[in-house]
Amino acid sequence: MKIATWNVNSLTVRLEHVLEWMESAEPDILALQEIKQTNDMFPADAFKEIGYHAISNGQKTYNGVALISKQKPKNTLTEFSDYDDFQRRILISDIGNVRIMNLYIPNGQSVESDKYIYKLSWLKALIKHIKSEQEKYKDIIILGDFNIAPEDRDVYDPEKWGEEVLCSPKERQAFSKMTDLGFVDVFRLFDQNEKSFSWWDYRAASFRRNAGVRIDLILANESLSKKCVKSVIDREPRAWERPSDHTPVIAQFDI
DNA sequence: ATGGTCGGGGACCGA
Repeated sequence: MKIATWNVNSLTVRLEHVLEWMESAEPDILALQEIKQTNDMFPADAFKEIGYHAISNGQKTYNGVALISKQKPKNTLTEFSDYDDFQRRILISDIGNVRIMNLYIPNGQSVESDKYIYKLSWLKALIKHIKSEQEKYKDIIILGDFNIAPEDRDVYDPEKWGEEVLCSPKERQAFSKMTDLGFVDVFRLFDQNEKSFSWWDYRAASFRRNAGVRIDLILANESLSKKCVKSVIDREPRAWERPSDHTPVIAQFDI
């Protein structure tokens, strides 16, 4: 089973990229973030035509997530219980025998910002929700745009980035809570190039200079992670005409 | 400095 995540920065603009990428990559499950469209604008038919089920949790202008899958998603959730959030950032479903949690974690803007407070409270609600999912499901994959660089090696210039947003201790502590719950960042199970990133700023020729960060992640519970046979970042779509600023991340499981 | 959205100019957001 091939599972992928991609922040597309507007599915309205990027639909052709997504369809073209899916044709060659042939994922079983694709989690999208920042679709930036309401559910009535979501192009479910375009995915249906190429043999996929497609569901979305969207809103106007910002945020929005979607799940595209060969198997039909079931028992879908679009909210954490006991956490009011008008921003559409989660889509959780059973696909096959796996609980899939597609996340668009808040960016936070800067550690001095109110948006950072929101990010930390959102992460707290997420940890609580993960625990409740673990009571019901054995195999869980948590994937998406985490807006957290787990380690210094996930940042092109960690000295310069310091403890700014994406790298601050409180964000990394929240990430550690997920690994403490038994989740494994499957990309790191394999030999990878130094400076492997999934996002590059549109500005200052960042992609050409490989000045990026790795914030798009795929986590699996420990027993499931043992069945992960491959995980790569596909840099190719980032080089296409009018790209998203993120590129797809893939994990292959022997299930 | 770049790109997307909404809207019809320029502010907000992204990481």
